[in-house]
Amino acid sequence: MARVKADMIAQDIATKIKHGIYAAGSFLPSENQLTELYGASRATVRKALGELLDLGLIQKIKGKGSKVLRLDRYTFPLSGITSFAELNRKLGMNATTELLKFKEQTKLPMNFERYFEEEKDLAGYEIERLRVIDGEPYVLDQDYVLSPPVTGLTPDIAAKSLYAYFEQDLQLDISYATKEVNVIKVDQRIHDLLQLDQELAVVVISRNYLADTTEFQLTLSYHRPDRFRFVDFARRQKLNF
Amino acid sequence: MARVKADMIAQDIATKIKHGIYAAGSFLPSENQLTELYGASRATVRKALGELLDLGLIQKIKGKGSKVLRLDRYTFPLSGITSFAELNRKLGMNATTELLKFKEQTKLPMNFERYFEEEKDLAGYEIERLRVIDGEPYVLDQDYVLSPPVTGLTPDIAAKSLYAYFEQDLQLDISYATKEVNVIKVDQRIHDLLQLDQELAVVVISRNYLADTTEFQLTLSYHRPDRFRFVDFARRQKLNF
DNA sequence: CAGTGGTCTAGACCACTCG
DNA sequence: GAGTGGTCTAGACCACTGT
Repeated sequence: MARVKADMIAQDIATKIKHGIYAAGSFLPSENQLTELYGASRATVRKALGELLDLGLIQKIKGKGSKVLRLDRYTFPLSGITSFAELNRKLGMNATTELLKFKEQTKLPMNFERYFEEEKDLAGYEIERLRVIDGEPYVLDQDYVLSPPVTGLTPDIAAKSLYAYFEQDLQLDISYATKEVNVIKVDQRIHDLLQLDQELAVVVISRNYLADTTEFQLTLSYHRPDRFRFVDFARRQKLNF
Repeated sequence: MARVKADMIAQDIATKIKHGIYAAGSFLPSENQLTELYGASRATVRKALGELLDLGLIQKIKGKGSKVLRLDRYTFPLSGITSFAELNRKLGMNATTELLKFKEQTKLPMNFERYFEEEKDLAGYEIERLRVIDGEPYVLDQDYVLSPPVTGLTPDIAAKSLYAYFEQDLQLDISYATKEVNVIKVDQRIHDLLQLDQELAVVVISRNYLADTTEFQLTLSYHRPDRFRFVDFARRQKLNF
């Protein structure tokens, strides 16, 4: 997973934080000490610490050191680009996926048009899946997987994990995404599928891109409002745009 | 604003992207060219490009170059730690603020307890403000500003911009925040203030920290569902935690 | 004062892209 | 093969923190 030195250092420190070897509120060894510990240059150590900084695991304080931040499950971000299968495994949920639709298309289906106006004539796979946890519906995912670059998708793959197929089988380099969270009134079908007791649902609209800036997936995720939770860690921007 | 070389380079490139001098879809000058252009080392140039990468302004492609990403207002993130006054200025909104409450307290008010259990006995300022745009209520902000570290707050300051006071007058170094987005049923008072037509509202719960890891502000922001919009840019995590 | 993180430089080698 | 970004090193000076 972590093939470069800086990533391995970051991974090692992250694991030690997770296991309490570096306790919340305490300070990591100094950069010079880490330099010796890992046999790396200071720049490499600093790159590793930068990753932990971005994740919100540590805070660097000039003249003092790198302090380990407290993180309960209330503060650790669930954002970023994570697949449902990954979340399920990480959080140890008892989740299942119900494949409601799988269809090859030559252009964007109607329900996507409202949110993805510019990309009408793209071929792809239309997939709809209901995520169920402990017998209760949580999320309705509508995906439009663009082809190219994705080929060879089957209902079986869609029922398991798209991301595992993309990354491990197709060797696609999933890189970044833009997400937008809205609250909308849904139609009767989604209302029933999610067993809502009112007409509002949270919808997360995502555009997903590969490292070469190719768009490969559009997603609409409808969440039950009472179960929706989005956690984020943010640092104050210094850049004016 | 940008006092170090890398930040100045990042700022300069960001401005050129904004003004279309570096067009979306095109490539920036190579790192070696930027090195000459700005009279900086390659490491410094790379640090600047890293900031633009984090912001989602560019994507780096090995062997090719740094590609300028397209960004409409639909893709540019409004997240991060930004004050309402800053947003108002940036987006050119016709916004006003109505100060509903300003009170010094010795412990956490009731309405905060539900979300901030661990921090009961903290002295601070209880502030409530209604954000109005074009005569329509948008957001109800409930703030609890901790004292220490914040002192000397007045209703007048609270009606304008807390952040300007924190950073410019008190010279506080605002650094990071954890945020959680939920959808909840609100009471009659909030229902009326936001002029809701149903009982659900989006609430954003924030804990805000200084660079020395001191907590200085707790915030509950209640949004009208029909006007709530949260935009985010995310890169795929490589780190397992 | 010694130790810390913040910044910057100069140079090196690698893997990748493209003609 | 030339050019690109990715990684890493060694060394330097600074500003800030503590004693």
